Amino acid sequence: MNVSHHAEFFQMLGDPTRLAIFDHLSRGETSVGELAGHFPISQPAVSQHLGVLREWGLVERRREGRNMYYRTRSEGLAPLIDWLAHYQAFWPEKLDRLKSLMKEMHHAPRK
Amino acid sequence: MNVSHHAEFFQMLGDPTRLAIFDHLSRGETSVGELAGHFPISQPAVSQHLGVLREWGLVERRREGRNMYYRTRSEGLAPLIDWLAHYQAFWPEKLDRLKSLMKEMHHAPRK
DNA sequence: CAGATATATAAGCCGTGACTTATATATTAA
DNA sequence: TTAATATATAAGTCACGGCTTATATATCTG
Repeated sequence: MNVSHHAEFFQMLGDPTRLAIFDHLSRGETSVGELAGHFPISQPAVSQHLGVLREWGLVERRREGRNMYYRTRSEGLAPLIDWLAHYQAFWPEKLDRLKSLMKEMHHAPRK
Repeated sequence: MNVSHHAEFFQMLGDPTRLAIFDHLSRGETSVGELAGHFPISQPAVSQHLGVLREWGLVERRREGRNMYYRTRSEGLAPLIDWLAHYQAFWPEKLDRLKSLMKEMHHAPRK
């Protein structure tokens, strides 16, 4: 449990634009240009956010001609899960709520 | 799923000192002065971090004479859990890993 | 009440990081 | 090869937030 490493991870997710980009990508693979069209910032700014997300293993990319297609990597969320699990160990009574919450999501219709 | 609200939450946890203070408190109720002794920053800085954590419902406090004792509120982590659960819905195959990880923690000796 | 102790709030400084524009690199098309 | 398109990198600007010191507030003690 390295606190400052986790803090960096949280900080990385702590930018609204970057988080929104990740959220968008979680709905499906997208090219940089298409992404840039969805946000009120320049293409270089989008590329910079993608670069950060990629450094942390939250996204990966694939070239197709001149386009780069980015997609999310669910394993990238492991630090978050680990961090949460750590505190769940201190508060076992909360574990059940989390479990049931996740079961709900699992059974809910996929949007 | 309000992205910018979640981003603010991540940003709030994204400071290493603030996260370390939360981590320390998760081990047990502590007074402000005692906390300040554990970190290389001034007492006002500690109070400011505690103020932010309190605004987000991650800690609560209780007065005892001149001292203020702070303790964590596990419910404060709900935004994080909700955010994760949202993505788990997109990646159900990852749900099992999380569950088993948490079960491990649950059975591991409490440190 | 006066002084000491514990914490909170105010004001100001300063580094970090998210953005911009300009430019470099890679790929395709003519 | 030259031009056009898609993305990445570089350099510079600026706002935000975490820190400091100074001071206000609350509680206890003599």
